[in-house]
Amino acid sequence: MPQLALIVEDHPIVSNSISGLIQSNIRELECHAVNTGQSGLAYLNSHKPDIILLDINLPDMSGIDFLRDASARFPNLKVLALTSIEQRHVVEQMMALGVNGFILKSSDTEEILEAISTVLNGGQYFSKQVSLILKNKNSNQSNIPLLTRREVEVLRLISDGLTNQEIADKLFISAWTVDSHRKNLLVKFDAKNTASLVKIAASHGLLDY
Amino acid sequence: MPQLALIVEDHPIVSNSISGLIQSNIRELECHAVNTGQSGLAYLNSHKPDIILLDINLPDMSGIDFLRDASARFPNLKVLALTSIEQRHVVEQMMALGVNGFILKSSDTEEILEAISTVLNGGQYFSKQVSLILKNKNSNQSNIPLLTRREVEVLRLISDGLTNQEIADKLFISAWTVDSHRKNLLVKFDAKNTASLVKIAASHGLLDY
DNA sequence: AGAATTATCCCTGTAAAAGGGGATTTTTTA
DNA sequence: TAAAAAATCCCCTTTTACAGGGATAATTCT
Repeated sequence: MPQLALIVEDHPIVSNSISGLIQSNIRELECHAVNTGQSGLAYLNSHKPDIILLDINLPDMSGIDFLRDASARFPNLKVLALTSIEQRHVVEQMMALGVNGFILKSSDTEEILEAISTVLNGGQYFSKQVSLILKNKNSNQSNIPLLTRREVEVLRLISDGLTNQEIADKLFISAWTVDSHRKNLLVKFDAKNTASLVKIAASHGLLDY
Repeated sequence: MPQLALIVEDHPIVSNSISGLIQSNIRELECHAVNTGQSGLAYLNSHKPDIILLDINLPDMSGIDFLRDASARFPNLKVLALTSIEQRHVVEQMMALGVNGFILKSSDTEEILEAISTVLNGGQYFSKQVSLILKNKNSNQSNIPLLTRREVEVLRLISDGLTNQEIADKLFISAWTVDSHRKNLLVKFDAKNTASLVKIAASHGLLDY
């Protein structure tokens, strides 16, 4: 009996290409493509795909949100993540959510087919570039510093351009306190000033935008 | 006699998909795909394609540089630009360099085929979203402000935590000048202070990290 | 319950940025 | 080549951040 693949990807060119690839190379696998996260989640309820090819950059929701939602309902889902940009924190978050494989859109067709087969057979596949990213995490100076809730809160408000006094008013605390948090953030991130603090925080994916 | 299309695109998935599309829908058009700007320029010398499908985000050079170089040597080249992100100033620059059409990678297959045929027959094709961008040039919501080279340079140094004086020393200019650039950056990004400036710049992918 | 961490508040300087003005020269573009 | 844009330099005032201490209350964790 044929297996079923769900492609969640908003670029028709890409999803067409992948389903074409699958149809002409993996006979026993049927394909269904959707172009939004919402319709992907809906499809999960009516059908039960054996594998999901998930684009990380969806128009309506992030791949991370999709995965969180999907794997909450179907814990042993097989997911192969597709990405065009290599951002450490995104890859790490996806890994933490238990994706079974990771390939880049710049991968060649052989690699994509291999990744699909591997994941479908219960294995894991990570493209070289992605493995490199994960390796360099260790050698990469310091990981993300461990912040307290309050520090994250203050950090976000700082990056939104609020002054110590404005943050103080918003959080109903004294400006001295905000200044303390700010200083601790500078130390934890080994940042010279607010500018480098915000840049480093952004590079770690700590800021929403 | 068959016509020839050159696809300059570093994502094999995308170029495969497009050449597949062409082969099964436009019989009289042959395809050749390259994955770097350099090899694309080299191909131009040995062959004479009737149309170029050009990705704007190439690994080795920008689509703008490619186009400048290519159209200097072959003035009446037909070029259909492909882009995944809609950035006003990029679109405008490409327009100024005389591309014959503009489509997004999120376009559906019908639109892509229509665009190819139109351009091949001497017409121009601009996808709806691109037309919208050009119309809405006043309302700049999701558009990145147009920065000068110097401003980008100063912006990056600011985000690395350098002070005006340090930047001045590095660029061999006065700190007053750096301050001017900084003020212009704040205005262009509509940022309250350095912190929000860096955050916004990061959100637009203007910072390397 | 005790220890460790977190959150809070306080002071004094100095350095830097932000806000408000200018102006001139150099480079790019039409 | 003329006009426009970019890059450069200048001054003054006020606000904010940064560096350097220090201390106590409130949580969390073991």
